[in-house]
Amino acid sequence: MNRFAAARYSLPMTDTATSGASDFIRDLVRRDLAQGTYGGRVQTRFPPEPNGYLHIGHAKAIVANFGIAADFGGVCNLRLDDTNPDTEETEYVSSIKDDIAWLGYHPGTVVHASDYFGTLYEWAEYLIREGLAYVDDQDAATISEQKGGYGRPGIESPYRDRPAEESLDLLRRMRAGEFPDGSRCLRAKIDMQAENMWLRDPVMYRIRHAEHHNTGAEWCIYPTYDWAHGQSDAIEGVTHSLCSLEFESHRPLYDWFLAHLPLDGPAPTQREFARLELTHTITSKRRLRKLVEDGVVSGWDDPRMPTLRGLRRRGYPAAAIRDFCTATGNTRNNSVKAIEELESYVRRELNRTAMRRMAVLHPLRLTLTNWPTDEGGRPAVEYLELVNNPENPEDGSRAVAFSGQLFIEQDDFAEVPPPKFFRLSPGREVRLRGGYFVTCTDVVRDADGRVVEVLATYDPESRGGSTPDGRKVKATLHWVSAPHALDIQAALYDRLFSAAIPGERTGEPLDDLNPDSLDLVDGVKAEAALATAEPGEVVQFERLGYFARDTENPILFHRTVGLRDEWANLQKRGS
RNA sequence: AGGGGUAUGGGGUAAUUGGCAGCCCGACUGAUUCUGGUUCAGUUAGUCUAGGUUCGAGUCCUAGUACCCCUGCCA
Repeated sequence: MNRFAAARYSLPMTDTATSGASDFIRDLVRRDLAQGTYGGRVQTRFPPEPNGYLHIGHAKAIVANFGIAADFGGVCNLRLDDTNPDTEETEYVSSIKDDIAWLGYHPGTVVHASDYFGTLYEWAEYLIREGLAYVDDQDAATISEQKGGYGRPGIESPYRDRPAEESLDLLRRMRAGEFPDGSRCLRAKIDMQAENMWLRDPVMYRIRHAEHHNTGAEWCIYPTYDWAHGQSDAIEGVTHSLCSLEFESHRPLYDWFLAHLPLDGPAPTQREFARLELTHTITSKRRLRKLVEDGVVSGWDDPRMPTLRGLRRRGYPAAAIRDFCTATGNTRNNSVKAIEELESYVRRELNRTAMRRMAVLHPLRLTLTNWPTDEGGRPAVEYLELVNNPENPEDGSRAVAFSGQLFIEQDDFAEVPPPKFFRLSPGREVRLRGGYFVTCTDVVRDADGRVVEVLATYDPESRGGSTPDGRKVKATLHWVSAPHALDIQAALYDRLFSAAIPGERTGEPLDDLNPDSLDLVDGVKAEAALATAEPGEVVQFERLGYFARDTENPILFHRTVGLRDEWANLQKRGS
């Protein structure tokens, strides 16, 4: 163990730990454990570059790395892969830490690739002395040209065989800042004829006179990804270095560097697995940034964004994201998951945990013509006891005001009921949830003939939702008492991209932006209990879906996801 | 064109390593239900193609096909 290897601690148990789930990576880890390859240790790392916000795709990598470490009693570090001073910012570092914590994971330690710049530099000099690296005085275009192509050999640099002493001197002067950006670089001396392009003398150091968010002005040469990554893994004591499929061709280089360095222990093992792709979703940082900059969305935490911050604001529970990623598993198949499946995990979690409340999105007045008045001649008010969550009796109940002046959902009334519509219509009796049976007797119209109010009588015997004669109704409607209603705002969301695979037609995902992805509904009528919902809390508006109270604006509720809706499906099929 | 990789119901993912193709999501049917929710029962549908080895092939062999990745001093 070295100074970067974190002490053991207990990670949250994941589903895979208890279910004994398996995948090709876990099989490999199990094998290494059995063979004692790493002395019985397992250590992973999550290595984002701090140049943007984490998104749903990162969640899969987080769940895999932290999950595998947890399954085998190991640790997972957070490593900020900050080898490129041009693109990285401290702002992102804190958001990354915050998002990982929100997802429910705790890094063994938080480290930076830049913490190892010193060691990396010493190792670079070592490779030069070993005759395995050299300073090249050519510019990037020339080097690129000499690289050759697929099926064509490369050309060796004229500086390839210069004496080690000369390269050493040049590297030191590069470090000292004697040369301008791009004028020289350090290259590994491997094989310009290699079929694998990454083995054709890859660049290890480039000159960049730039301020680094972590090391400031200390360095003006920076290691490339390939020169930094495996070495960082080795320094930290990582045993299994998991990354996405596109790094597979880098693996021989990853192994080459480690094989030629004076390491204390066995070299870490790189393995690649498929990224998570979701329908109706993009994860390209460049394009997500454009959405923010163009004002298409309100920010990186807009509830329509696939960022972890966006999903969080939308009301997605971390547990749902974890379960979804776990269920997806780790494979080497490039695939696209249906976003509907993520949503089903969200519903499953929220169904267990969310308090039930009543709110009417598109209010229609319902007046009970036989509702009594109290002793003072004012319309009577009753308080009904409604269950907070039928899935969890321990959540108790609450008192909800009921009166003769109500709001119901416009969709819950039809003057001429279509086939299979069994909500309210003239002459029909329905139940008001937790309240009374009511029968529609008449409607009130405006000048244009539109129904603006529904008149009904209630059955006093049916208080609480059932009658002594045990008669049944086909529908139960949600409602809000008009004099007691809270006015709130609901943000209803549709897919940000209308195409399942954005960009499939034109090649440009942004061409498939859905112009109607946000439907902000004002004048939503809600029961009083909503006033005490916590910022960020997700509740179920009965029959409408799950809604998250905004963390800034107390009257704004974001629809996390709708309920499964067979009636909507029926109508869709009918049309 | 050279190298590397991947193909299992509509989507995703398993298969004790040659032995009954299972699970999740979706869709559909029914039951239960004071949410057209939940829950329960059931139905639907699959091994990329063509050959071969074998008592037996998703798994092994041969030849194809499709898709993904690789010529940054990005990660």
